[in-house]
Amino acid sequence: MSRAAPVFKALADPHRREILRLLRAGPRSAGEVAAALPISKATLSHHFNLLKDADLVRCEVRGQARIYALNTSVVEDVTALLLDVLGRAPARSEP
Amino acid sequence: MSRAAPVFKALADPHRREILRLLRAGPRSAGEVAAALPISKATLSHHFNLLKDADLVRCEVRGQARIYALNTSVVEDVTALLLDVLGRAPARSEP
DNA sequence: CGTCTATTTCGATAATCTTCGAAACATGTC
DNA sequence: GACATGTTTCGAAGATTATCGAAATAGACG
Repeated sequence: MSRAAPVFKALADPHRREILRLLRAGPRSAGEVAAALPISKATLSHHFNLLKDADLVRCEVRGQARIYALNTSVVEDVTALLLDVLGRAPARSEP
Repeated sequence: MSRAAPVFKALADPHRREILRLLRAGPRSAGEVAAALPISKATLSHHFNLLKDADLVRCEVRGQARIYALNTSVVEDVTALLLDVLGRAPARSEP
């Protein structure tokens, strides 16, 4: 199971949540995502790094572009993390 | 539906997640929670405020103590927020 | 009322986070 | 190789956050 801290940290920023919503519609290049958000490419790249660290997105190099995509196995993982915090099963500590 | 920002912000801090895990076992006074965490009562009070703003916990005054409890309707709400970001059906929790 | 206990609020500090422009890096094309 | 395009990394500024001790508030009780 993924570590909780990077995931919750990644979800804490509204721009990063917007990026994830965009990627739901399908993979996008960094430039395409940048065009849809009111932030610089440098800032966007920083957000992508955090999302990658949390394993929420995957990156694939294609030509001179980088294509980002939602990590498909992520929903079940994050739901499990959520249940670890809010659910009724016995508590487990996080790393 | 609850606003997403305060909820995700509240979940971003490990101490706050630990507080929520503690409250899963049942309501606790602020002092009881403070005794279980390595932070000052002032800091804990600050965390409780954020958790209340996010509607993740409820507070009830009993005598001179304040009893905090998990907001029971919270799991479904937060799961909905998560789906708004990640967009797929969740794994069902145990009844 | 005075005091004790439980908790919050205040004020300040340190750490973390977001953000940007500029420079560096990578990759494709001529 | 030279150049253009897409993206990342660097370095720094500004905002937000976590944290604490001290002071303030709230309720119980003699």
